[in-house]
Amino acid sequence: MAVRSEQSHRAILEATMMLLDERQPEALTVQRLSIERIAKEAGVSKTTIYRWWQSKAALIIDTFLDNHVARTPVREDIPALDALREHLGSLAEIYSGREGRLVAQLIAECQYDALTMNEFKERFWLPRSHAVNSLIERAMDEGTVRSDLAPEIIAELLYAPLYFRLLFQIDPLDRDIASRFLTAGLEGIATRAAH
Amino acid sequence: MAVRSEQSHRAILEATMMLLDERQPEALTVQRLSIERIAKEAGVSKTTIYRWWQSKAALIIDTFLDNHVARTPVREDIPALDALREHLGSLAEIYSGREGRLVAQLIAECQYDALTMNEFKERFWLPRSHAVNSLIERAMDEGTVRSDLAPEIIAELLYAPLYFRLLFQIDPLDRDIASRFLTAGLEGIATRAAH
Amino acid sequence: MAVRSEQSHRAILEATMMLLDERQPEALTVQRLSIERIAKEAGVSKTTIYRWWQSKAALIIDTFLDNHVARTPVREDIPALDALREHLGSLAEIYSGREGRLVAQLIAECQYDALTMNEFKERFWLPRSHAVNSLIERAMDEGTVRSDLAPEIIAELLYAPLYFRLLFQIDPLDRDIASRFLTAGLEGIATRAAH
Amino acid sequence: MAVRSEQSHRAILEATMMLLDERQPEALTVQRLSIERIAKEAGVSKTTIYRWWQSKAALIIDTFLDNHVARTPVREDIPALDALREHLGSLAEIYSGREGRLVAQLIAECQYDALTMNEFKERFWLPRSHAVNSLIERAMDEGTVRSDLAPEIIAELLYAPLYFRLLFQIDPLDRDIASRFLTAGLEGIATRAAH
DNA sequence: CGATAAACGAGACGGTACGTCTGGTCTTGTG
DNA sequence: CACAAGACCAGACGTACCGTCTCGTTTATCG
Repeated sequence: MAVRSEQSHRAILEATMMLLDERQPEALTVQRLSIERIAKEAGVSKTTIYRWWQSKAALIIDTFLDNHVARTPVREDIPALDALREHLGSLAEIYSGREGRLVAQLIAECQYDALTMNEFKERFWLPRSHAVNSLIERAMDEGTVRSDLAPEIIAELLYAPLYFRLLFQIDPLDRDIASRFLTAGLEGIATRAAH
Repeated sequence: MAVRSEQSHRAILEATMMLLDERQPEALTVQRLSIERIAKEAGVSKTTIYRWWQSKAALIIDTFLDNHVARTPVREDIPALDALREHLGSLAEIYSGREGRLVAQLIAECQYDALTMNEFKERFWLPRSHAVNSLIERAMDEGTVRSDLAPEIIAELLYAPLYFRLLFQIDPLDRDIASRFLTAGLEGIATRAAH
Repeated sequence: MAVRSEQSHRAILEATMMLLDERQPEALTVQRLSIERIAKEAGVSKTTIYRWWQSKAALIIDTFLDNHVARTPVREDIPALDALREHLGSLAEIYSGREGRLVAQLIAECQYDALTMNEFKERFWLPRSHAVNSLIERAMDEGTVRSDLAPEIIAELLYAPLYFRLLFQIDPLDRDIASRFLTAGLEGIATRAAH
Repeated sequence: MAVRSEQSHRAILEATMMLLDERQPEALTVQRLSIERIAKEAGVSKTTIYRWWQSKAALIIDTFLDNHVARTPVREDIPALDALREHLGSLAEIYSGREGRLVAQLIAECQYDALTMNEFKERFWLPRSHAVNSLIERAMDEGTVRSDLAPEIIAELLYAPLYFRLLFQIDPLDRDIASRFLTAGLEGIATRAAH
């Protein structure tokens, strides 16, 4: 009996997002964000948070997924290569803002704790990975992508530069650069003569 | 006048490395490593550490560089493409062990603090980046790499998968996979017909 | 409709006594004993406890009276002074064990809350007090105790040393010391010449 | 090096006394008084309190002794019996007010923890006990008190009624009742014929 | 004998406080 | 005057209970 209070649940997720929102004055990083602060902000007791989330990172993954409404869809009505370009472009766009900072900090948290890494991979990376692998397989079927490489390798090769930019913050992320990375990856960077 | 005690300096760096060494029982992550603990281990007062390092991350970067003796050399006596393959391979090898974990955690720290990010990029990334850019330019001169792309873009494209694996820990890093990523990057993943 | 569950009632009293029983390993004091713990131990919900007892102390008084079977009788078949000696002796004996610790802790609880004090006095002290006052009045009638002092004053004078020992735990309580206190109180501690 | 801050020390003692002072609105009992609250009131961190006091009770004993300036002196310039009457009277007077409530609550705390009991006896009861035993021995020398009873027994007999009233709060404490208890104790409550 | 209202177990909830820990600053000698 | 030693304020940690509050689920009369 006694069932979870949906009201508290929502208040917690919203307070968390609010505190992490960099558009706020004095925005917090995931590291500086404390359960204590979330509880106070949400008008909820710490117990309630600890009851439902095992760690701060688990809560933040939930918050992220909860707010990740503007997804990066994988279109099925256009050629796979075009869908890939569209998908990478929208990902770059999304990651260029506060959601990007959040993902970067989530990845950072994963470096400190194996359980967080696990949860992150299962709930965030795997679903996306599956969608992308399917897309690449479709491209192979359509004959636009080499089928002598594992789709996973191809996925990593194409996605890695976006995460590299996200985490190293050397140059900005946008649709254009995502597109250029894709083109370079498709064509290869060797001169023709080198083959 | 009294000048910086070299003895304390070394003791601090060594204590830091020792505490982070995963071969120790109860190895610490960068996050769990505390200044307090380092001070105790080094037989030094906290004041002394705070006097010379602005943040925990700055100290850890120093520690890392201090210990990063077995570097990944960029050979000049062989074709640039071979040197590139060698370099990426040795990087993958090094990053597959505890030094990899440390770099990953340093990158994580950077997500929380702009100053740390700055210091990391200037002291760690830039020197490596310069070496690699030169190498790519040499490859262009040698006619093995396309010269219609910026060297920085190419560098990102080739290095990103290694860091992706380092940070996502999906599959292991080794010389072989590094080599395969390089080959795929060079050849391109599109079918010839797609061009 | 629906009437108090005698089963729950008993389970609560027994769980309480069990948790307070110092013969148990990890015996609890009244202070450390929590309603939560009693509920779990009794297999009862907290609500049920709160429904029937206004405070922890009220429950403990009930528990105490429930278990206080081996009472200290006031005999009527012997001279009042002998009955008094017998009564004080058996009280000392009982208070020297775990029941004494419990009474001491009940008295402690009373120092923090006027309602507890009230309940304690009404249910524990008053009945005993009445019996003792009657006994002292009988002694007066029998001509063995001065009748120029209020019986209440005499009662306090004779009982106080037992409670003093119970609460200060300086020296142990037993029949012998109770008897010596009574004798001293009866005879007075002044030399005859001082009168 | 690094030495205790006398300023913090005083602030803590004063905050504690202030919070326990029943002349304040919303006075606290020892039980309800929290370290957290004291720290806030004193403008001090909890760490500082925990550094110097092992338990709440230890702090409160310190606070009590610190404030117990208006002591109950044992006069030496008058007959021992008069000094005894004076001493018991002033004790009763003091215990009738807020200091009495504090002592009562300290005694209550002792019922829950052996270490507190120890500290209380050593720092509070023993010094007083010594003074009183000397006084009783003086009375014996002066020939006003029987010397066939141990001074400790006599001390308990005379002091117990005051503590009994303090803890049971049946009737008020004052100089007069203290004096009457003393007289009754000296004379004995038995009729002369009973001897 | 079936309706109904209470008592019940379960346990979530907002709170308070616990005692511990670390961060970063400040103070006090020592060499 | 750099240093060790370590006290200090600040505040988060995760836990234990508090007393209140739904929730269904017995259960025992009463209409």
